[in-house]
Amino acid sequence: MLELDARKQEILRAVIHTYVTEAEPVGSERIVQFLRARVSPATIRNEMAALEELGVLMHPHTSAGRVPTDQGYRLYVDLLLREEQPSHRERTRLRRLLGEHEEVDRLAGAVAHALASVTDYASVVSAPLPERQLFKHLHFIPLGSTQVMAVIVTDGGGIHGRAFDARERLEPEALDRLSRVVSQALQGYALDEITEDLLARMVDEAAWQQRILLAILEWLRERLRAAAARRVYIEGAANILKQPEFRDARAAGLVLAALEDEHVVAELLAAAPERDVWVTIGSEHRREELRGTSVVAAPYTMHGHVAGALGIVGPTRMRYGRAIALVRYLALSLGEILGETS
Amino acid sequence: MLELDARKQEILRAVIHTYVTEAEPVGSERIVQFLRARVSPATIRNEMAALEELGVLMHPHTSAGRVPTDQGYRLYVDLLLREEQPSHRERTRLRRLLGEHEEVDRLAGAVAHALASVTDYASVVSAPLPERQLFKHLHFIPLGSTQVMAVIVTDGGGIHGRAFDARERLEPEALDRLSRVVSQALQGYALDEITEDLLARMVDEAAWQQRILLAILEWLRERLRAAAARRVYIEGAANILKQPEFRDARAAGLVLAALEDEHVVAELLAAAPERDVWVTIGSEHRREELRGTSVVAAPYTMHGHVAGALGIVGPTRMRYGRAIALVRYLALSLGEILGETS
DNA sequence: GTTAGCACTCCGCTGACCCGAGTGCTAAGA
DNA sequence: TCTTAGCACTCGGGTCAGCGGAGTGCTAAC
Repeated sequence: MLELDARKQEILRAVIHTYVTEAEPVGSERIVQFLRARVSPATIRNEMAALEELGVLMHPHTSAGRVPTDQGYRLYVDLLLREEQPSHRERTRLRRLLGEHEEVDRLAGAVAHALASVTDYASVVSAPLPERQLFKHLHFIPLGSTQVMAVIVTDGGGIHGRAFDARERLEPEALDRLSRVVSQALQGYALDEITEDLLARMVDEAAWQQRILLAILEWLRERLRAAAARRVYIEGAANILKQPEFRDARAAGLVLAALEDEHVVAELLAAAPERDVWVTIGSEHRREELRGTSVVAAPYTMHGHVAGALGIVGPTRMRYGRAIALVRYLALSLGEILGETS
Repeated sequence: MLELDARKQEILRAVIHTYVTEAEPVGSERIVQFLRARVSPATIRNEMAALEELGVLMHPHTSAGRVPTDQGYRLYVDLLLREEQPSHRERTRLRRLLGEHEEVDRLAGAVAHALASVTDYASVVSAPLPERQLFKHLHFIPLGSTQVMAVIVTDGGGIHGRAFDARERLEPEALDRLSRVVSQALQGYALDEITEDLLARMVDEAAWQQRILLAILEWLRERLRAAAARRVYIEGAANILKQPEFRDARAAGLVLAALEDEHVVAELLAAAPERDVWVTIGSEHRREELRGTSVVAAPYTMHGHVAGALGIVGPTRMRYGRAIALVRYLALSLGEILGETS
């Protein structure tokens, strides 16, 4: 890691702050102003030249001011940044936006919406991983003479349903009985703990309905497989078109197209769930298309287990301090809400 | 309505076709080429001047070719257009994209995705109106000692769930009994037919659980109120950034911001459900922000009732023939799928 | 009614020019 | 050794004139 003396740190911070708000290369004069420093612009210039040498600042062209490099942002984020906690008003506003929710999925959408509405960036949220949800209840609902819908309710208010064809006549009473047996047997298991063994034991007990249970087993397996392509919500994509770095619609289109791809977003949100908040800056992205953007993301938990993640996508010229605080705050809030409805 | 002789119609059609594919004002020479006409450019020029007089063509500036006006597109759509049916390959592709679906909501998302992926435009789809779905089953699932989750299953695979606090101890057996009573009583009603009267009668019969039923009644009322803000899906927003008319990201941002607003989209899709396909062109939009776009939309049905709508949003310079055929095809397909799972 | 001919208009591109911002360097001062 | 004033230098961006070309509208002849 680079070593910077106190003054260089101050200057780097000043360049970043100014550049983030003004979106234009910042010159030495501007820095003197910003820092109310007793030194002359020339001194600052010398320091900036040194910072450029170190690779944290750069020069669009000879007679322009300085601009932070991705490395500069990295240094800033890791060492220099002060978080900007959301104001009390903002917090109540956010809480209200998350206020009413019915199902878990909608809640994730609400978080995405809230996050986008208080920033000028796009937001992404992944819905809680189904396999971490606890099984509460299974109920069979007759649809036709041989068709049946299986509904699984999990804690946190998650509901999963799927229609099956049992290929044989089903009596409502038998289905009710089966519902009760299965519900009791699986109560309290996390969805990913429901293994073939467990189901096999049930199948023995309720041999008279093997076929439907096997179908459900298949369904559960499928759900786990589908977890990679889990549901993600993106909001405020139009926000990033406001940013001057995306004034060119062609470039912006590539970014938006990437964000519309669920796989890309899932990858973004799966990055480093062991940290509370993580930041990926410009060229650090694996995806070419995202190299002009930064992502600030955080995992959220449900009963102490990581269940999903949420994040902000914006230009590298981002208000990191604010983004980080916001993401952290919403991840915590979401965790609390998901926890209490269990 | 304007009367155009055959040749003028041909020329208008030629201008639109050429402009739609090339995105540049088209001159008289180009038209002669396109029509393989025996007449000279000068003749075409005279005709084009007449068409301009009639208000269906216009002139960006003196020495440019002609461009259709919104009125010109309107005439074209109403009278001159030939639908371009999707190819067999496209149809199978679309069918496959709608292939696997679990819940109704996901299906709407899949349609939006499919529609966006075969065009260069954005697509919008509204999820089936909950109040038109038929009640199938209600089940109460105990969450805690006094908490209970009510799950309503409708035909077409719709699932709605909501947690309630009954404020009194609830026995699982009592809940089961209540589930059965209510399910039987409401079986087959459309959600919007479940009135207070109907519930009131049930409340009498099952007086011992009034409180929870009243809460459910409240919930249903709420759902109907929320129908205005029904769920809409938008996909392929990045597509419209590819269009040359939105090369300026600022202008494009306004359109995207509008499309991110569920109310705006709901309004678009609620326009004229009595027609099978409807087209709104540029300045015909009520919303200022959408005056640069055209929307091609169609309602889809469920058991013969209109349940929702889907549409394409693109620049006024749109391949209307193709858009209309695609929208119609998908609306029909969706109706079929929703019908058969009942 | 059609068409050849032609003058006219106006966009968009190019290159010249200048202005201003901000730099890097040098040399003097603390 | 660090700081600073002074200054030449560089380069982007804006303005402006000039032009080439596309496409028109008009006129007059067929």
